[in-house]
Order: sequence, then structure tokens, then C-alpha cells
Amino acid sequence: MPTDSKAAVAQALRTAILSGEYAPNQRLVEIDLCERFAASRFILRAALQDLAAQGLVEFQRNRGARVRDVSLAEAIEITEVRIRLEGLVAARAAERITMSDTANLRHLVKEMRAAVEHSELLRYSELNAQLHCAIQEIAAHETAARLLRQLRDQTVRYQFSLSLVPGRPATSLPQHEAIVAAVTAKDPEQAEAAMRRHLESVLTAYRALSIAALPR
Amino acid sequence: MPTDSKAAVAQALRTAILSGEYAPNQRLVEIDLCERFAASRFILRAALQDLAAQGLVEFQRNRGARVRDVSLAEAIEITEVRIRLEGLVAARAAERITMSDTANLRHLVKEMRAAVEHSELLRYSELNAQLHCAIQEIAAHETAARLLRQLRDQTVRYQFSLSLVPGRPATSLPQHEAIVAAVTAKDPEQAEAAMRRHLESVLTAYRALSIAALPR
DNA sequence: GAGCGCCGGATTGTTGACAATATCGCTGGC
DNA sequence: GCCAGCGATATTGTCAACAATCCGGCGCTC
Repeated sequence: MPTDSKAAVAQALRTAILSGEYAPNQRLVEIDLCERFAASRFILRAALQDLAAQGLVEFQRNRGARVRDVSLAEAIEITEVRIRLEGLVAARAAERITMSDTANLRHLVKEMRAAVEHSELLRYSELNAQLHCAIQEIAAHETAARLLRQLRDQTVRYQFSLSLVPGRPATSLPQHEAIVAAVTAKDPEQAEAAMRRHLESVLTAYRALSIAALPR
Repeated sequence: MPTDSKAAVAQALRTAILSGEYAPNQRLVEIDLCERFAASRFILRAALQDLAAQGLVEFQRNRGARVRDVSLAEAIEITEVRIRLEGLVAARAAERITMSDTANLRHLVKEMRAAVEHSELLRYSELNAQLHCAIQEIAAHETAARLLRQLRDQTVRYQFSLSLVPGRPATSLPQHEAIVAAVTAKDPEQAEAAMRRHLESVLTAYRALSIAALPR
């Protein structure tokens, strides 16, 4: 990328979008953003183009940029891809895990259990992200990690509503435990299988949402 | 994207890079490209940024763009991802295939067989791409297709050298036949497995290259 | 003769202004 | 009262010029 400030602006705008500060389909007027992020239109445009390449915003000719609205159907497609990629990552993590990694993962699981017990949904959701992230770091698979980051960004909106489905933490906690068990046992195949099972259940939850949404 | 000409320039430049007209690490001087593609620097820059987002070129601050050199290690990572994604796509294709699709796939296989018999390497390589492409179209999985296109673009260079490995077509032809057989039999699991086996063998070939390259 | 610093050309990064286009409200006709 | 056409305004798309930076060659010193 030409400039370094572009990256900073892109990152700031990304977090703003992900935090829901800009709603899907909301127009992103360049001048307003320039003011907010104290950047020139040139820089801002470059940042927008970056985010467009990552699927967070989309351009319409002569109508500028808007926050891209990913449909539930698309979220399902993305999850189907994630199942495979996170499976790969889990397998690699099982091959490469060290003892300090093991301690870290077990600690995370313990905290997740506590969060579920105390019904701290937000905390659980946060730990969930941390766990997946930690496994990705252990795997050290740059290509998969980059793609997963992108895909996850596109579905944050749904991840939130998923975590609100009653009973979701209760079903996903043991799955996470199974994943960590297989990864720490250095069993790539089991790890991949456990991760796939976990995300398959996420996929099922999405499909349920999708059916629920149909007959409004 | 702002303009439509940007997309055209990006596409032209992409094919130029993929065809090897610009070598890895070769500098892409903006003015020269402007002249060649009859575009303003503004447009050209936007196109470059696009290609950078797709991993085909990379920027170095104040030193402009150059063709990105993907290492063999990276090609291996990419293939590991492709194994999973193409597996997903094959499974989906098996679920959705129609009769006319079936005829099309079988025709492609027949041509591949002929190409192998006559030792037409280039033709076989071309048909190979067509087959994978056809399966992707049947699957109609936009998310996976987009990612695969990107990943494939990054590895074209290696795909060429792979097809020159002696005996490669002989081993990959039956694998392709197995994939088509499973997909046309509408058996998603078999299709995914067959595709994975096929790409695993590609991966093995890459690893062999990588070892051969080590002791220079 | 080798190394170091300086200068000039080449190339990229950035800006502000201008042109093109869409959006929206207004006016007038029916 | 409503719709079509039209003009004003807001916004984006593009450009050409300017500033910043890097690269290579030159001379100077030791």
C-alpha cells in the first residue's frame, strides 16, 4: 500500500463498521469520513478500496461506498468455508502445539466454563473469539489465518445474534472442550474432526435462523 | 470500485502478470503501465491496489509496486487451503449436478484422456483448469469460488512447473476420473474425498519440489 | 584505491481543484 | 391533486501539478 496512514484509517473505519457504528447499507460519505478520521479524501478512498476488497464495504458506480450487507445465505456460505479452514487450522495446531500453548488453551477453556456458569454471554462470546484466535496462532498458517480473519469480519453481525440463541453456550462449550482436548493431545485428525463438528453446529444454528426468518 | 476502467486495467494487468510477462519481483513502474494500458496514473494506481489486495502485487513504501513473489512454502500453504475448499465445492457440486452438467463433465474427462494419450501437456493443463472451473460453476458457491480464484492466481507459476513433472498427468488423470465419477453419481462425501485425494497428491508433488530445491 | 557524503534524476505519495453524475425539491401542465 | 420535467445541490470520479523520497553517480578525503 502506498501510504501507512491508509492502513491506520482503514483499521479505524473497520472497527467502526464492525462495532455496528455504521449500519449495513448505510452510505459512507467521503467528506464525513475525512472529517472523522482526519484524513484527506485520497487516503480515505484508498482505505475504502481496501475494505471493499475485504468485502466490508461495496461501491456503486457514482454512488460511492456503503457498508456491505451480507445476507444470511451468504453467512451460511461463509460458515461452510470456515468449517473447512478452521478444521485445517486445528489440525495444524495439534501438530505444532507446545507446552506453554497447552497451558494457555486450558486456561481459556476454564474461563469459558466459568462464563457459562455465570451466564456471562458477552464474556463467553469474547473468550470464544480468543480461543479460535489462539488456535490460529499456534497453527501458524498465514494463508488460512488471513482468509479466516476476512470471513469472520463479514459475519460479526450474525455472530452476535447467534450468541443470544438460548442454550447456545451450553451446546458449544463441550465442543470447545473437545477441540482443546484433541489439540493438546496432538491428534490432528481428532482436532480437525472436533472443530468441524463444532462449526457444523454453528451452521445448523444459522440454518435455523434462516428458516425462522422466512415466514416473517 | 469507483470507475469501470479501473476494473478493465486491473484485468489486463492481471493477465499480463499471470502470463509471466512480468516476472516475480519485477518493479511495476506506474508511468510505463500508464502508457501500456492507456490509463491515467490515478486509474492505474487503483488497479494496482486491487491486485495488491488479491496478493498478486505488493507495495513497498516509496518504492512502488512489484510483482509479488510467492514462495514455494506459501504455495504449499495455499494448496493446503485449496484441498479443503475444492473438497467443499466438489461435495456441493455432487448435490446440485444436473444431467447436462454430467454430459459436460464426462466430455471434459474424455478429452483429458485423449490429451494424455497424445502427450499434449499444455492441452491437458488447460483441460484441468476447465474441469475444476466447471465443477465450481455447478457448485454455485460464490464464497468458495472467489477465494479459490484468488488462490489459484497466486500459484499459476507453480502449476506450470508442476505439469512438467514427468508422469504427473498419468497420476492425476485417474484422480480426475474418480472425482467426476463421484460428482456425477451425486455422492457428496465420495466427491469431497476424491477431490481431497487429488489435491493431496498435488501437495505431495509440491513438497517433493521443495525438498529438491533445498540442497541447491 | 576505497569509503563516505552529497547532489541530481527518477519515481512515488499527496493534494486541491475541476468535471461528471446522481439526488431531491420545485414548478408547471394536465 | 398528481406526475413529468427541470434545475440546484450534494457527492463522487478524475486529473494534473506539487512535494517527498529513493537510487545511483560523482567527487572528496584519507
